[in-house]
Amino acid sequence: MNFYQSVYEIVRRIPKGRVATYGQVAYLAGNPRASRAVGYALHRNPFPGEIPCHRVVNREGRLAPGFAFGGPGIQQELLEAEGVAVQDGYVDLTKYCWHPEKEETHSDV
DNA sequence: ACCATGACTCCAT
DNA sequence: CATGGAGCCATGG
Repeated sequence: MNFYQSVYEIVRRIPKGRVATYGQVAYLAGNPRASRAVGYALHRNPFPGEIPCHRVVNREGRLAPGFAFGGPGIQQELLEAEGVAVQDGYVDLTKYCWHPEKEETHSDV
């Protein structure tokens, strides 16, 4: 379960107006290839309010397929509410890709 | 330990 | 672009 815990803490650290990919979280969790397990972790233990699952997207910046932690489209609305431009379920990773090592020192949005 | 599942990712058709 | 198959990993029965 340590893996899940790592995932939760990492996702929790994602700054507002930013998004991280499953691969990114998996990598930080200790397994760059556990992207699948990452998604599984969030699905099984999505601590509401503590883990911004909506900031976690797949490698293309694509949101979850239809459903997610609340309902279809919710993720997109949440991201837009944070300043993340979402298009057809896609976010601009070139702009919103989270940099865990930089720790966001200018999170303005 | 084995089998089945899944918010993933890659490749082929 | 849609669908199917395979590989990857962690969890649960």
